[in-house]
Amino acid sequence: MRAAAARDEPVRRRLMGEATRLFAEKGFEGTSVQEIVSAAGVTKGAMYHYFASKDDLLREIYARVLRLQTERLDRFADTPGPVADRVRAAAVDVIVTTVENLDDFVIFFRSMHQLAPETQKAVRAERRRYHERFRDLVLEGQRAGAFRADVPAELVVDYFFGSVHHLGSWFRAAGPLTGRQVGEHFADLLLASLRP
Amino acid sequence: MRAAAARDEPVRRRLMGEATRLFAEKGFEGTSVQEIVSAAGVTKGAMYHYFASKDDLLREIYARVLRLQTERLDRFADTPGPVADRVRAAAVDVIVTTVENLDDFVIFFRSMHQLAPETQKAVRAERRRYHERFRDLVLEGQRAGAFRADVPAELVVDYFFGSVHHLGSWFRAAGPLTGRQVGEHFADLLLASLRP
Amino acid sequence: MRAAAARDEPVRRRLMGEATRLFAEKGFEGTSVQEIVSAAGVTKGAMYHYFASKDDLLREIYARVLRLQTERLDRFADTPGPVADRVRAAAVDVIVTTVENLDDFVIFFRSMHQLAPETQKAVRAERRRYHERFRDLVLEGQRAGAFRADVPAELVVDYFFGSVHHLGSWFRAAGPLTGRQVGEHFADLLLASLRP
Amino acid sequence: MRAAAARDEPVRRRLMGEATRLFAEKGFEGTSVQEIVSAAGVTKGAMYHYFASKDDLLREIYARVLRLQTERLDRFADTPGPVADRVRAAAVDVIVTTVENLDDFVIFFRSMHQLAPETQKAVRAERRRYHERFRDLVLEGQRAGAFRADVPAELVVDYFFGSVHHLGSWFRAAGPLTGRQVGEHFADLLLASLRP
DNA sequence: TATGAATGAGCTTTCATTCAT
DNA sequence: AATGAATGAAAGCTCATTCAT
Repeated sequence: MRAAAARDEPVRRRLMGEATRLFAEKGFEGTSVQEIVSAAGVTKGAMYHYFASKDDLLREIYARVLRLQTERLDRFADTPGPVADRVRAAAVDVIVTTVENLDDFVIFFRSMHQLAPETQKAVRAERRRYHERFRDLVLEGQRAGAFRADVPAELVVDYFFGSVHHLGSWFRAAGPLTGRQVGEHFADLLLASLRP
Repeated sequence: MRAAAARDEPVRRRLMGEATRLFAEKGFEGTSVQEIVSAAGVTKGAMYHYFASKDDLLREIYARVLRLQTERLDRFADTPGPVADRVRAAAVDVIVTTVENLDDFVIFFRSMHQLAPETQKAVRAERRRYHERFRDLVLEGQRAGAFRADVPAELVVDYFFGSVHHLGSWFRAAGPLTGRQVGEHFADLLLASLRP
Repeated sequence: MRAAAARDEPVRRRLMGEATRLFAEKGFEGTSVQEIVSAAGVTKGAMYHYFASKDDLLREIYARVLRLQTERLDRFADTPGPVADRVRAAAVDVIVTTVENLDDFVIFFRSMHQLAPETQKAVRAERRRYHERFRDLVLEGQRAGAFRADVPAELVVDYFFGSVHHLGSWFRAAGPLTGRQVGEHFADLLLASLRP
Repeated sequence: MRAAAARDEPVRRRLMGEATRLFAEKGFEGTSVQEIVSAAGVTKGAMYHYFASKDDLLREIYARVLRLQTERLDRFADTPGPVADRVRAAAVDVIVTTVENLDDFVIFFRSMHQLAPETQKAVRAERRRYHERFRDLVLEGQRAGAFRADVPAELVVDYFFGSVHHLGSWFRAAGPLTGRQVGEHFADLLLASLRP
C-alpha cells in the first residue's frame, strides 16, 4: 500500500506528480483514480479533498505547462539583441524545457480532447497566444530582412512546434543526445530554413 | 435510429469508418462500442461478428495507416532522379496523404498507448522501418553532397515528421491552405535547412 | 444470490416489484441498486438494460400510480346517479385501491422530492387534475344542494385525501378492519361532514 | 462563505434550524452534513461537537416535535368545558401549530424510516400516546352522547390526523387561507361528521 | 470550542463482452 | 449474419465520521 512517493512531500504535490507520471505513461482515461492515489500513498478521499475531480487534476497539469511555457518564452523574446539570435535562443530553450518536463508535454498533446469543452477552449486560446508570440518574432525577422519572407510566419511556427511536440514520441533521456544538443540541432535546422 | 452511414456499404467497412471518425473525435477510450455500432446502424453482435474486440478495431486502423504510408513512400523513394527531388516529392506526398486521412493520423499518434504491448511493439517496429527508409534517403543525399552532413540524418527525420504528425492539431480542410500547399511549404523548409 | 422473486416472472416486472417493496420499506435513498437487483435475482447490468437510472425506476412507479388512480376515479365519477352516491362510491374506492397498493402510495407521498424537478412538476400537475376531478364532484353536490356550501370544495378534497394518504402510516392488512370497512367508515365521515 | 444564519445565535440552535430547513426541503438523505454546516456558517468539527451524528440531529428534531405536540394537546384537553368544545379547540390548535412549524412536520412524516429502529419505536410509542390522548377525548364525547358512536374513536383519530399530516403537502403560508382559517374549517368538518 | 485533512466504505453508473436464439 | 438480454468488473465520486491540533 505504501508507495514510492516520499511520505513527507505535501500530499497535493505528490498527487499531481504521480498523476502526471501515470497520465503520460498510460493515458488519462487509462489511469484510474485508484492508481493515482495508491501511487501517492493516500486514499481517494484525500484526492477529492484537494481536487474537485479527475478532470480537475488534468486541468491543473495543463495550467502548470502553460504557465511554464509562457514564462520561458517571455524571458527570451524580451532579451535585447538581433532577432535571429533571439529566435535561436528561444528555440533551443523551448526544447530544453520540453525534454525536462517531457511527461507534461506528452499529456499536453495527447489528452487535450479529455478536457471539458470550456477548459479546452481556454487552453487552446492560451496556447494560441503563445504561438502568436513566437510568430511575431519570426515576422519581426522577416520584416528586418533577417529571414526569408516567402513562407507564412504562422506556418513556420506550426512547422517548428510540430518537431517540438513530437519529442515526447522519441526523445529519451538515456539516448545519445542531450536535450540541449537536440535543441541546438533543431534551432540550426530552423534558422537554416529561414535564411533569405 | 437509422444512421448516416449508407445502408448498402458493407457493414465491416462502415464499422471501421465510423470507429475511425469517433476515435479521432473523442479518443479511443472515450468512444463506446455502443456509439460505434449505433453510428454504423447495426448492433453489437454484428460488430463482434467482424471484429474480435474493440482493440481489434483499433489494431486494424493502425494496420491500414501503416500499409498506406509504406506504399506511398515506396513509390517515391524508388523513382529515379536526383535524391533532393525524391526527398522533396516524398515530403510533399506524406503531407498530402496525411491531411487526406487526418483522422487516421490523429488516432495513430494519440492512441498508441491503448494497443496491447505486443501490437504496440509491432506498430513501432513497422513505423521505425518507415522512418529508416526516409532516413536512408537523407543519408544518401548527405553522402552525395546534396545535403549538409553536420546534422544526424536520424534527427532530421524526427524533426520533419514531428511537423507532419502535428498536422492533426491544427490543419483544417476549410483553412486558408490546401494540403498540397502546406506540403510544398514544408518541403521547402526541409530542403532549405539541408542545404550544404 | 437467488432471491424470493419468481424466476419466470419477466425481469422488468420483477425489478419494479422489488423496487416498490424496498422503496416503501426503506425509502428511495435508503435502498441501493444492489439491493434491488439482488432481490430480483439479476445483476445491475440487467437493471440498467431496462431502466435508464434508479430515478427512472421511481418515475415508472409514479406513472403506474397515477394511471391507476385516474382510471378508477373516471370509472366512478362517470357513473349515473345522485351526486352523493357517486362521491361516496368514489371515496370508498379510492381507499380500497390505496390499501390494495399500499407500497405504491407510501412511496408516492414520501419520495416526491426525489424526482427530478421536471418530473416532479409533471406528477404534481397530474395529481392536481385528479384532485380537481374530485373537487368538481363536490362542487356539483354543493350546487345541487346535496352538500353544505360553506366550506370550500378544494379544502374538502385536501381534508379527505389527507386521510387517504395517511393510510400508509397506520393501516395494516392484518389489522382489525379490512380496506373496504375503513373505506365505508371514512366515506360515512366525509358525507356526514358535508350534510347541509 | 458567511451564511444567512445570524452569527450571534448559538451555534447549536443554528445547526438545528438549518438542518430542519434542509431536511424539509431536500430530505434527510438528500442533505449532506457539509450543506448543514455551511448553511450554519461553521465547520464539521463544530457539528460533531454538539451532535453525536447526523442521525442525532434528526432525533433531536423528532424530540422537539413530540415535546411541542404533547405540550399543546395537554393544554387543551385539560381545559374545563363541554367535550365538543375541547375537541374543537384542540383540533384547531393542532392545525395552527402544525402550519407554524411546517418544516418540522414535513420531516416528521417523511423521515420516520431514517431513524434507528429503536428510536423509531420510541417515537412511534410517544406518537401513539398522543393519539390515544386525542382518542380518549373522542371516546369521552361518544360516551357523553355528544358524538355519534358508530365509528371507532381510533379510526376518527386516524381520519382527522391524516388531514393534519397532509398539510405539509399543500398548505402554503402565502396561500388564500391562514392556518387558523384552515383549522376552523377542518374542525367544523370533524365535528359535523361526529354529530350523532 | 473548533478546524480541516484524511479515511474507508459504499454508491450509481458504464461498458466490453458473451451467448442463446 | 445478426440480435439484444444479461453479465461482471471496474470506474468516478460522495459522504459521515475521526482525530491531531
